[in-house]
Amino acid sequence: MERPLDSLEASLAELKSLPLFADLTRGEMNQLCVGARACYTQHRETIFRAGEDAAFFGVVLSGAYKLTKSSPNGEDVIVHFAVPGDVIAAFIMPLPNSKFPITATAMGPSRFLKLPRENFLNYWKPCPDLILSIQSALALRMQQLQDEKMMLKAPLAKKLAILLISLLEKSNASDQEQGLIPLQLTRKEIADNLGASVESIIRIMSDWSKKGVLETTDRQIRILKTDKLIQEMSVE
Amino acid sequence: MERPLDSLEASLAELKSLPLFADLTRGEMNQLCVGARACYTQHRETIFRAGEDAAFFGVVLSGAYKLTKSSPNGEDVIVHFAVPGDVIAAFIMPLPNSKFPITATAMGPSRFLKLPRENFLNYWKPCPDLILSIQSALALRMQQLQDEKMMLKAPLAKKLAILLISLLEKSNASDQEQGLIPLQLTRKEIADNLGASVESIIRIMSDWSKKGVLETTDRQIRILKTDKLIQEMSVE
DNA sequence: CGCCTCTTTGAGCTCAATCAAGGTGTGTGG
DNA sequence: CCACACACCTTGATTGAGCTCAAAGAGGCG
Repeated sequence: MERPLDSLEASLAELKSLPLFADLTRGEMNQLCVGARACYTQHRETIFRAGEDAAFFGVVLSGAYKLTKSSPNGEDVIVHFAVPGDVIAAFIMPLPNSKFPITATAMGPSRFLKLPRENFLNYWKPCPDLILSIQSALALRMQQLQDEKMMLKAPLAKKLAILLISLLEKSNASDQEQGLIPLQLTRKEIADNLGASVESIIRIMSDWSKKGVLETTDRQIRILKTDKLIQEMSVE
Repeated sequence: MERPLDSLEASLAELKSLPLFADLTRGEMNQLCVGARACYTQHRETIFRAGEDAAFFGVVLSGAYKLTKSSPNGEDVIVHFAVPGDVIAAFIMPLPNSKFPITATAMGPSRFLKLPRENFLNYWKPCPDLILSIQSALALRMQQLQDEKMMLKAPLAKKLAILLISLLEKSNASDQEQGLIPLQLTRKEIADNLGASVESIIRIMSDWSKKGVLETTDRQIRILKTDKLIQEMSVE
């Protein structure tokens, strides 16, 4: 699950290519990433669980992770889909003796750069620009949550359309061109993210499939008629 | 609406009493608050509207503000109830040419300390501890949003119980003792916060009134049987 | 006094949940 | 290699929580 340092070199190079770290020098990077570990996870493997001591944070390198929370009565809710470049759990590093509030589970084989909590407090904290970049990311995620809350009363089809479009926007340019959603998603996962039941999601999506709005091959969703979806979003 | 500097002295003293600023010296405080204005708002008056240029941020001094977002179809959703000590809009200061994503409206006469955006970028940013305190506040608010999302499938009565209890926890000790919720809330506002309809909220609350769980006098809600509500929360 | 905001109650309807049942593909242990 | 479990997908029938609509009373205010 955790690989030796030789692969770390490559991982750091990957980090360098992220906008978050673009402005940093090699030396600064090394400092920030002291004690880092590249972490390889299989499908459905977790990197941490809700309630565990938050001893580290990190960055998604490849693949994807779902961040989930389970309600007292066993319902699982997906709070966020983390894609490459996303910083995870950095927000709770400043909180005293914090626990992870969520569980992070790999969706397909994925890689994660794991950084010790001390790094954040000792090396990341004194970099105002870095911290504010992270804060910006947090602010965006928060705005997304707020937007979702705003859509609370919208019909399920609309919520689903919004979700798909916003996921599509995370694709790289060429995939986006082809309407490919950059995530392997099960209907259950979509349902868990929208707070809906699997059946309802299936009904809406198979309806769209029949109408040629989208198609699914092995959990890979391709949107064929983006305009139809956008239209769906503005209905009522 | 905006008062001269003489009242500023008093406002700064109020700030000093907040945990966020407890560790700062007098001089630091003055620096951070250069150009600040104490801002007095009437009931239903806004301090800023969604879409306006985010030229300032600030701290709630007294009263309360509701932070709202309106969906394309005219639905208003209350994203957060801001109470004294809450920092507003600091999160979006680092974002380049940002607009306010929400509207802040006074609930009853309230006061707000308005700080120019430049202060954040010039004076607040270089203070790691201060920035991280703000980030912690942001993280908590985010966790609250996540918790709400988790409760998406819960029955409305449960969501309402959770809201009331969490608001009650914001009271000062003596008010909490008496079950007083530190906010003047209309049923509509509760509905807008939970994404429900006014009628549904009324039905649940008048039911609870009849059972003696709570009572309302002129928008002031008093919880009589906290245990009943907590019980309500755990009902599937 | 008319206007506005807020509250209340009742009736009917609808969207999406639940329940039930069956189908497919994949991994796994006997 | 088979069977069995498990995760996922699908469809239909039924149900109910909460929405909408409608109508009306109760302050507060210019």
